[in-house]
Amino acid sequence: MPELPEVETVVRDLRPHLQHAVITHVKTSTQSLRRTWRKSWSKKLCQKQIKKVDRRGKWIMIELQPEAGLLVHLGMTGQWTLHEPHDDVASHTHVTLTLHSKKELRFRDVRRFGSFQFYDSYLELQDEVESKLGPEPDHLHGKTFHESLVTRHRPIKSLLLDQKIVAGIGNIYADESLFLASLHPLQLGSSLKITQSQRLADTIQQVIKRAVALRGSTIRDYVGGSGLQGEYQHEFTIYGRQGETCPRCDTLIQVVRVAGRSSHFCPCCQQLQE
DNA sequence: CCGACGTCCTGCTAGC
DNA sequence: TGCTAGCAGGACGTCG
Repeated sequence: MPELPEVETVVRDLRPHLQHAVITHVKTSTQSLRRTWRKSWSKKLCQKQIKKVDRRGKWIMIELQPEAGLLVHLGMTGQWTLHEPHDDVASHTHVTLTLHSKKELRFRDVRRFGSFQFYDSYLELQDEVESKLGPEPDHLHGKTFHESLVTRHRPIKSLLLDQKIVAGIGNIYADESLFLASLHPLQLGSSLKITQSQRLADTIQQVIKRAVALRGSTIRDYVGGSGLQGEYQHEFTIYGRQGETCPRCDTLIQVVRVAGRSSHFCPCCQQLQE
């Protein structure tokens, strides 16, 4: 489940291979992804050079020359890896971009929650992405973050998953951050004290930084752009540990459903406050 | 305007 | 042993 650290890893892995590469051929499967791939996109992509590969939140932004852009989301199970033409094509490969080097950039996505969107203008792509997202965890500012939490009458877990509050957090890193900040997932944003918001901002930054350093978390399908797995799953303190005991106080870890997502927490370290 | 919830999708697994 | 219901969750549309 690619969240910010996983998407960042994919981008870092692919960037040196994609920068300056020219797309010579595009092949797509008949099955549709979250957005349907328009035939015209394939034609427009051909003979374009990749100028830049960037990430914002969980979105991958590709700037092309002559001017155009390709926006990619990995969804739940999206994998984007580079292959030699003779490599076996894995099942659920939906998009293949052939580069002038003959290498193939293949997008595989079992559950097809991933999406592509082509833009004739890169500026338009950037505007679209910015309109969906709040600040990167790196740029979280305690006071502004607190303001965006305290004005919402929603559980903090739901707020962390909201890409407009902070970009790039998903279920894993939300649970890990809340545990380290000693906040119950159902705690209402409106009830937070400034010190709690600041502490949460700090833990989010720590968690994301460490996870990026370890190339993200592999728990099911995720692989980086080089095909390597992540390693952060070995450092999970709370996520996926239902039935085990809290690493801090030995209390049994519990799961509660918040915003339709299973939320792991320690009932002793993360007590619900008024 | 805001928040809650359903929808998409496939593969794995818990439980009968 | 074999079947199936339920779960995994990112973004977005819809509804109250």
